[in-house]
Amino acid sequence: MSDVAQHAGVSPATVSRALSGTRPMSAEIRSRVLQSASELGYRVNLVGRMLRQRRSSTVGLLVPDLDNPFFSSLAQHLSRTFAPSGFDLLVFSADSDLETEFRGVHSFIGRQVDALIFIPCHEVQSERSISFASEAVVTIQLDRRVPSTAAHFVGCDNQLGMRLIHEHVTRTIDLSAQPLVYVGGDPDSSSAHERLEGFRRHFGPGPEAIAGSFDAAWGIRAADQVLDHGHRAATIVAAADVIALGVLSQLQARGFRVPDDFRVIGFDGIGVSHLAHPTLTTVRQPVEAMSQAILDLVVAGLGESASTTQSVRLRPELVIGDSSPDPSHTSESPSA
Amino acid sequence: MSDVAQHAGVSPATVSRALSGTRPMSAEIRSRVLQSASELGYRVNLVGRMLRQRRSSTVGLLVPDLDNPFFSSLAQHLSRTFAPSGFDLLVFSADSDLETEFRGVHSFIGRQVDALIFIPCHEVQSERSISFASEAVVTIQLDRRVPSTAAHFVGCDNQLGMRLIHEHVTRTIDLSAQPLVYVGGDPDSSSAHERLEGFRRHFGPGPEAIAGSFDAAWGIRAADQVLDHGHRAATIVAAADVIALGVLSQLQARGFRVPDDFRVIGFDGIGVSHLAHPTLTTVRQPVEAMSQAILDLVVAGLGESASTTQSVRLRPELVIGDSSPDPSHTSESPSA
DNA sequence: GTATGTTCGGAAATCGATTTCCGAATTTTG
DNA sequence: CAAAATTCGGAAATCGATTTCCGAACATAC
Repeated sequence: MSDVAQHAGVSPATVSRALSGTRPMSAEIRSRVLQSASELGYRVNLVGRMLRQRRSSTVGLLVPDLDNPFFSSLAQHLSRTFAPSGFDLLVFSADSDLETEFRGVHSFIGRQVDALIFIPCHEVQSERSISFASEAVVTIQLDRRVPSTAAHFVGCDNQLGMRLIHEHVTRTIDLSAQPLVYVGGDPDSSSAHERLEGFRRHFGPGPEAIAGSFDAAWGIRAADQVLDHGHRAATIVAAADVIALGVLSQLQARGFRVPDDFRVIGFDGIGVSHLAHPTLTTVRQPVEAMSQAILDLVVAGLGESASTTQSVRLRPELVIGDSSPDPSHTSESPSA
Repeated sequence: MSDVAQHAGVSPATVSRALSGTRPMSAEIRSRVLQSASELGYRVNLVGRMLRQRRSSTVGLLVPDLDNPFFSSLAQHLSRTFAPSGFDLLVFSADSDLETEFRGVHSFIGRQVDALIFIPCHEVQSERSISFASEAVVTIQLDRRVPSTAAHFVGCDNQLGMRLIHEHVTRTIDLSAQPLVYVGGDPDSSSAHERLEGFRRHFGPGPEAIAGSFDAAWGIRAADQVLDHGHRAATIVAAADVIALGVLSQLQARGFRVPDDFRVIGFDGIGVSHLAHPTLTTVRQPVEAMSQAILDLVVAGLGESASTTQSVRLRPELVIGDSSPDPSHTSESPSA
């Protein structure tokens, strides 16, 4: 920068002001500075700026796993939402590891991010990371939450999602004629808890529920379990689309038909759920609205530091695919 | 930091040395400093450090779109590979937009990343971003390349991939009995070019080839095109798994069977390709090896600045699924 | 014509660390 | 025991920007 100042015959202060437009100045000097800057190919060093301004125009996003399509789609939507805002959104993957997650928080805080968006790995053990983050910077938990902390939260209404599934199922399937099985997710995440709770609340304590993790491999094993239990027809509600896709895949690999023998219902509404065959019935999380809510929280959080902790629940929406009966036929389910 | 120094009764220089272990020092003072630091909850400010050291122990990854499963899986594997290396891997999505991509490069360079990993959006127009990046920092193009630049490149051998497909197809399908169609990707990317070229080289100029983009929506439209052309049986080779999944989905939605009527072959080996029904035959890119090669380049590039530009091509591998005939049966294809 | 404002560029402080250089204290050596 | 070498803590410079404070120049007011 001092090179530019020298080349333009002014002081560094003037260069800074000319480039940032902080203060009005004579048009002649300004253009001289801009000219020199572009001639010398000058680019501002953000590190110097961040140090002095003590902010970075940066928002960090910490996710457990970018290979999970729901998380990567959240990351993509957030990127798109933040792009016009003047903030840079930087993503760090914790690789589902608490140590790495903690490192990520430190890295972001040390970089002076203006806000941190955080999908915790673990319902209990991520508490240390979250609380460290939230006492340093505006912190927003996304999709999952650690109960004991004071950080903001944005997610979908999982109970409502389960109600939508319940309505759909009871409208189209005779539950007395065939079993219902719930294939849950990672028991260490709040969304898995909430969805299981929602399931119980609407379907009652009767149906069998098994827990695993949020990936397709678990869905495959779960399908095996169901079949090995002797079921030859059932309605399977999964806690996530990735699980449902695994279930769907394995049921068909073992020669069963969906939705004739089994019905499969997912949760999340990831992109590939429309590409499965049959297409997956699922509850779509309002990813765009969630991204927007987060941006709003970030902008608001920058203004007043002592605002109250917000919890935003957005309404999911039922997407009916071919993996469950079409309600417009108001059909009875064929028996097993 | 000066607070810590005061509390421990030493100078800031000593605090820095105690925390970083830059120089040997008396155990007594060291433990006193560490004690004070933890008592005061001191955390190093990375921005201050970066400014002084003129490096950041950070590597930037710039991707066009995190919603593309292949890119997000690359991002995840790179995260895992870099985690134990001492570098923080930060990801930025360009949202398939050249302006945003350019902003991302500036952002990373301004943050003094030690290296930049770059999946360009556009074969020609990303040149400006790449060359700007590569004259500031070690830059590695991944998966796609911009021909005219001097940045490193790591990718898979697309020609070999097409050869593997050709071998598989000729071994299992009688190409004289049914048409072969190539459903290409975004013509503005080098990988699409290389794959099309590989296809032509091995399958000759005869087969029809259509170009679109790297997403499932294009695969769906492409399947419609093929059907509207009157084909009722064909072998379809797609330039990417996401396209192939779209094709598969639409063929089945319109009542055709795979692999009985149509065969579908993809490219990339994304995770969900095993979950499709039927499972997708594809060419798997060696994502782990690619990540490792990149880490090696980064580490090497830090040592000697004037090393020659490297181009690393890694061998992909054929994964046979149920969307094409099983070669172990050495079957003839059923005719249309 | 002097007093009062206003404008606008520059000198210097600042952000938070690291690192060079220096000097005091201690140890080794002749 | 003096001289040389080694150790180790501290003062101060440094990284690259921004921003406060100051003062010169000029305009306006009375």
